[in-house]
Amino acid sequence: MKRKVTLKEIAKELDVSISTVSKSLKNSMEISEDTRQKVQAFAKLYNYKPNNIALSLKNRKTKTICIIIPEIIHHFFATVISGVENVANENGYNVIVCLSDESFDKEVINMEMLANGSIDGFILSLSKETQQKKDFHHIIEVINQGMPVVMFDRVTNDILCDKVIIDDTLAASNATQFLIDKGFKKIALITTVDYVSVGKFRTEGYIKTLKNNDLKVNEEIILKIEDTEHFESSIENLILNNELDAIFAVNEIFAVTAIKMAYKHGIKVPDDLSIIGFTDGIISKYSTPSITTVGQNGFKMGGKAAKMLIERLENEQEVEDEQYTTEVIETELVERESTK
Amino acid sequence: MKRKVTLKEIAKELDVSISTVSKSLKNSMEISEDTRQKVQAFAKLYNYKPNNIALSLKNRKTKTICIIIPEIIHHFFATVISGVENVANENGYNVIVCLSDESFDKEVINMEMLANGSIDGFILSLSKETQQKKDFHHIIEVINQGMPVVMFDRVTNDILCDKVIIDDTLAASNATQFLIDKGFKKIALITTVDYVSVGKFRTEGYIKTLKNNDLKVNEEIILKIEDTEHFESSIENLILNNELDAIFAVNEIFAVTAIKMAYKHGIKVPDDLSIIGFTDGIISKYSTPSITTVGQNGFKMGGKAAKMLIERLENEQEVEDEQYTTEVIETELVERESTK
DNA sequence: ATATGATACGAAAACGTTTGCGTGTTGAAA
DNA sequence: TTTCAACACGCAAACGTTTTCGTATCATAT
Repeated sequence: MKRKVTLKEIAKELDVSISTVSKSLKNSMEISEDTRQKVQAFAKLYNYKPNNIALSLKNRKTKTICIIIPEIIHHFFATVISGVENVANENGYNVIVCLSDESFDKEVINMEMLANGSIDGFILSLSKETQQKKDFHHIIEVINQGMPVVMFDRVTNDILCDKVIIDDTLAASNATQFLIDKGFKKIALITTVDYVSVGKFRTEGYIKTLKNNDLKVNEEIILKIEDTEHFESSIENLILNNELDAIFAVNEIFAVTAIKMAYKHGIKVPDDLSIIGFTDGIISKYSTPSITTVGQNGFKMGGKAAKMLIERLENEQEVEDEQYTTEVIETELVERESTK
Repeated sequence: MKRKVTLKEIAKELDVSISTVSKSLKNSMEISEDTRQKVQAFAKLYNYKPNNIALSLKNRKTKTICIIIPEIIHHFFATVISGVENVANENGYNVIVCLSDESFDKEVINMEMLANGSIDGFILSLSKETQQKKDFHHIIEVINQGMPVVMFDRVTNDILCDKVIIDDTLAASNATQFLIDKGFKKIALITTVDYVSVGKFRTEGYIKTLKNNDLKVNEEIILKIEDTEHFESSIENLILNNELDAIFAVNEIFAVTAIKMAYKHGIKVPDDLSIIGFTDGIISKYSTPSITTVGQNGFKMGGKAAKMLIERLENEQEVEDEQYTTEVIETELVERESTK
């Protein structure tokens, strides 16, 4: 077992100074052709690779970025990571993934743990709890220390930084309009509680679009789900107690559960009831019937976020104009079998 | 914007030496009560946090581990990450996630990039391409440099290291037996090509169990899928051309596709056809009907892998007995609606 | 007055790099 | 023979820590 070889060891072995070795490996003209060759050959033989940590310390850059997400089991977040990884790697950056598990505390701990030199910047999507508490001091602190932060999807106006989002309101609006254009009148909404920003926006888009089309907004068929574990019966009741034409659900799980509940009572999707979801994940694709949904393009979102972060990192020396931008990723309606 | 404060700055400000500051913050008895108080107060005021990179360099430990997985969009791998994160964090470790995208080259690049001091150890599951090429030099090299590696799920006998796996053969055997016990005779298998180790083992388990029960193994109803994109029609044909009692699929996607194809032709699951899958992911849970499957317990697997890695890291000074262990995580049959 | 022993602190090395600058050696020009 | 570039290399600082060891100061005991 041969441990990693260092400059010092090479220097000693070849009986030259450390700086000569370093310069030789960089092919510096300061060093004679002869010595360079010798050093390079030796380095290659012993498979010398510079120690990243030492480089990080010297350069005050780690070439590592951290993405903090609420949960990884979520297909959308997984695709975002994938997008981040992709452009990060293209630019020679590594990615640390941290999970907040929707917990404020874990979010804080993760950030504090890494904000001490371990990484160059953050990409993050707020946990539910953080959104509820509206306590963003940990993020603001990091930004104040001069570390770039890019927020995505679950963002807040209370923080000034680069952001990449979709237009949730518009996307929900489009989805609702899609149903209205099909001729449906009684369109239910299955959404989350309001403190989840995206849930709120999607609800707004739904309501706005109903109004724009002179359809009345019926609170009875707007279901706001709090408990993310036990909501089957609420959806079941929604379907049974109302003669719905269609349902717009703000995520896949709600959509597929609606299908399941309808199926259970012999209501056929899409024949008797059309359903449209949000997030083009694995469920929407493989469900029977497959689900018409709003694709958020997480891969693109992650890529964009990484790009913004890296650009800021590489241009740090330039004037600090402190001009933050918010990038909006377009969504697409993926039409499948659950609507007709 | 206040940049991070260092020991040196505190020392200068308080007109003491760097070492005095360092010792004071560690509450060393070498330093007078007075000075300690002063330094600590100052440090707190300026929110001093030691620089992790400097610590890493000094301690030759980064307290960071890397997990390399073939793809993140896969529910099973996502749960493994989750498990790794969990125990890593409990032990003060960070997790770098790398994606190989099933590519040999990306696997190599990722490992080389991080093996130079950036991390303390690897957890990894082989990419398809690596399994196919059977080229493991990059992994062996890293191990030879003294960096601990723990492999999980997709492992190989060609590498000596700690491993955590499930007993794929046994699990497949149990699943098959489960179907046989229900009284089914004509049980099809939908599996992968053989170079994917887990696919191979699951196939073996299926065949062995049929034989053990004196059922004949019919190659016609063993479908080996190569192209992971277009396999719908193969499954469709399998179902249409054979009067099957049941199907054992080695993953969720195959299972749910089988359900879809059956449904398409009016074959009812589970009434006309029972289906059992592998991996207790989001699809199995939310499919209609929900899918009976073999749970791999990715969370536990990841946790175990992280634990093994960390233990090795923390006990590095001890005798290098080079005794590697392979941990087997038990699987469980999750009975749902797709079998009866 | 001298030796002893705490006490409280600082200097410096070490981790592994990079790089500006100083310097010894050479050969050629004056 | 003297002077000066050019060449080839080494020294040392710097990044931010931790830690060993050395030492100045003072009080106490002899």
